[in-house]
Amino acid sequence: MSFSSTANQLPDDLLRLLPLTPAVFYTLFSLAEGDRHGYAIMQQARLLSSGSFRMGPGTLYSTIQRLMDFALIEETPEPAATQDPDSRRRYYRLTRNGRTLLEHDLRRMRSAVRLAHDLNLVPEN
Amino acid sequence: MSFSSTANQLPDDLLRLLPLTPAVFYTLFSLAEGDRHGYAIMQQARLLSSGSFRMGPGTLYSTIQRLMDFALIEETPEPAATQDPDSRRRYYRLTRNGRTLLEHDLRRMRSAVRLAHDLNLVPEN
DNA sequence: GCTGATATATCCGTAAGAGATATATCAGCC
DNA sequence: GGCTGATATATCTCTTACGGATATATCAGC
Repeated sequence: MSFSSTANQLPDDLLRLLPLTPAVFYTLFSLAEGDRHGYAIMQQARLLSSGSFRMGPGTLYSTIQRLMDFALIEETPEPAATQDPDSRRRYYRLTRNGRTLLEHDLRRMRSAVRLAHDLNLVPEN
Repeated sequence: MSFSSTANQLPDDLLRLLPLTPAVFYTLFSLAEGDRHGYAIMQQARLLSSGSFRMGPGTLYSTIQRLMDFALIEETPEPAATQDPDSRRRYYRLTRNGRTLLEHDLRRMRSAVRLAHDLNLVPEN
């Protein structure tokens, strides 16, 4: 069993983003499932967090811009599979570094959850 | 098997803190293991995050003050078990609400990690 | 007494977040 | 066609949280 990235090296300025803020984490996480446009990222982030994280347009588009500046995401043409194209939509996808950074943070979270479990802080299921 | 808090209700102003920022999360998490003083929280946060989160004094003490204002932590007398007492130290402990809020966020993180695993985003171990 | 780690505290510049507003497009309905 | 409401992006500003520097003092070891 092999995985896409193993102990991948990231430049220091990207590692300094760890731990990811909720806005950055859920934006990258949403795009890990597939390419999306901004508004869909906002909706998916809410879904992925079971409603606990609600991103407004201010946070959404400023976060997208910041992630673009760091080359963690990039704009991509409208997917061909799109049924009902909407001319307004701008689609984004994870870059290699974006995926690697997300994986870093997920390992950090998994480690925390496991420690918490040992401390009996969260129910079994 | 029973747990300390099950689906505990928290006031809206506390639920609005979710998802917790890294500084708040690791501060509460450090105190979930036992009562600590400020400087020890800082060190423990670094340990618990495997070094990825380094909290400076500015963030540390402003976070402590904020958590006190929300009554998520409270000051507590020096533990009797302390071997080498240091007059400067100020100890803190989790309140009931602090623990409940931390559990909320841990469930959110666990849910994210599980989804990520299904997407093959993190290695098995 | 000197040094360096420990410990708390405060200040201030910066970055991120949150909400409001604006504008336009699209779908459904009457 | 015209109305409505959800969709979609964009920008602006206020506020908050973060981060680093500085300050002061205590403690342990040499």
